[in-house]
Amino acid sequence: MATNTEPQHPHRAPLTAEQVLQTAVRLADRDGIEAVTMRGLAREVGVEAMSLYHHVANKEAVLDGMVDVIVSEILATVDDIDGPPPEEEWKSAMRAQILAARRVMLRHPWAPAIIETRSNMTPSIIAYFEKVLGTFRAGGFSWDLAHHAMHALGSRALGFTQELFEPDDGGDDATMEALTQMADRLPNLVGMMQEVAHDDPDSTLGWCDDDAEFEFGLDLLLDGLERLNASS
Amino acid sequence: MATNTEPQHPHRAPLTAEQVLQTAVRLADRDGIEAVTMRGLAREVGVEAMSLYHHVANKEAVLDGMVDVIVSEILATVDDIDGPPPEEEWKSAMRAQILAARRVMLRHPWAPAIIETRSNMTPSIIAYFEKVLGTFRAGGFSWDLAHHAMHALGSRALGFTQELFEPDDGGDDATMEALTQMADRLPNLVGMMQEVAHDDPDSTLGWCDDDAEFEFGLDLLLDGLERLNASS
DNA sequence: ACCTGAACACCGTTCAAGT
DNA sequence: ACCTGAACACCGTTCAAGT
Repeated sequence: MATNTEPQHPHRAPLTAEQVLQTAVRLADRDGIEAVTMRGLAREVGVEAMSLYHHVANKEAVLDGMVDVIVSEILATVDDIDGPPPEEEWKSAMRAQILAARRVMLRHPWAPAIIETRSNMTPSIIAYFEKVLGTFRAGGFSWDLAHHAMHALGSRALGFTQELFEPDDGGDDATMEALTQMADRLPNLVGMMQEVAHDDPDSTLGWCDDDAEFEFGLDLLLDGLERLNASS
Repeated sequence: MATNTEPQHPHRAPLTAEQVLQTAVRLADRDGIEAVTMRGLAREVGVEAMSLYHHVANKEAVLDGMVDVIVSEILATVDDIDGPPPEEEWKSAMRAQILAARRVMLRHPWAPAIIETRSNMTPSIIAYFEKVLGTFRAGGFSWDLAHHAMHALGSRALGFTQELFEPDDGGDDATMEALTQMADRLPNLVGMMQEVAHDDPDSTLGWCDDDAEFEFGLDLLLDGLERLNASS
């Protein structure tokens, strides 16, 4: 056979939706979510942009699928936890599950923002919520309290809270200086920053330990839920 | 003077950034945030798209400014509340402030998503946080506890929580049916839906009262913070 | 000082055509 | 069945030019 006229796609296994989504996640992890365009994703997959539409309906479907990949990873991780059975210690079981979910999320920093723009329930998200609900129920929660609990946790159940301000963004010094200049008009903010930063002198504005704050809020909610569950 | 050759912009007061931002908010309220493009906003303002750049740096600055308009509205609303002084009843004062903020947010449904994509602190957001912090301090919170409290509230301080799934989206029946078909694999989700929906028979999936759930989560946090504050 | 039109470099997506 | 190239209707933004 003529060696120079070989087709550009020699007997390559045809693309699957699964491959496209896995590649999209990898691309977002590596280059950020803004790199995930149909054209950019196609290049990464090794195909023309328009070929993607043969495997996914449109870009929304790509984002839905990426969320599904992440939540599936969370589900697999959570299933691997061997802790106390939730029937005996629902609270520590729940805590361990959610912190495991958080560890997955931290590996995919783009995921929270994308999840929050989804309105479609994906199968894996449904499965995850089923599991969380099951843990509450194993702990003796009424349907009603379990329902409230799901709402109260919100995205925290998936291991993240939306930080209103990027903790370690650039411009810390500038922001710090601007705040200090307004100190007389912002006594509480400045007071808090000085006081809390004092405990950790080698930080400027980076005095927020995201993980610790996440656990603080989580425990506040879990403790409150425990109390409501006990008194019902 | 020749009536036919009048300039297209007769002695019109020159555009200001304030007008551009106010118009952007009105446009988002009316047509949704996706209608706020530079071209669309310019049309609404009555000018060519490129003229906007004389008053705002770029689109990011427009979004920053829109957030500032909303938070300023919240600040004004919160300042109008006459409740108990926070020194005596910090919890009900805080509760009233946050629920007032929520009422503003509900009038601008696009705002939460935009706020969550901002990483810049705007002056009005700083001022609002200063006020919330002040309420905690008036209630006797240590700097440390007040700091944790701000993180625990997160975006709830501004009156919203990100709902993971649109409550009253279309396709309720379809989703409901799909869930019922998977009932054996989703005992907890289906059980909860049947139980909770039972209390409010004329709803299908619309059994989540967003406002009530917001208050439930808020009170859970405030009660927990009160307990921590008392025991310190 | 303020506004404009044309243009550029991107998007997501459609469609007719290739193998 | 799968992939492609050209094209369309949008974006945000730059730039030189108008008044």
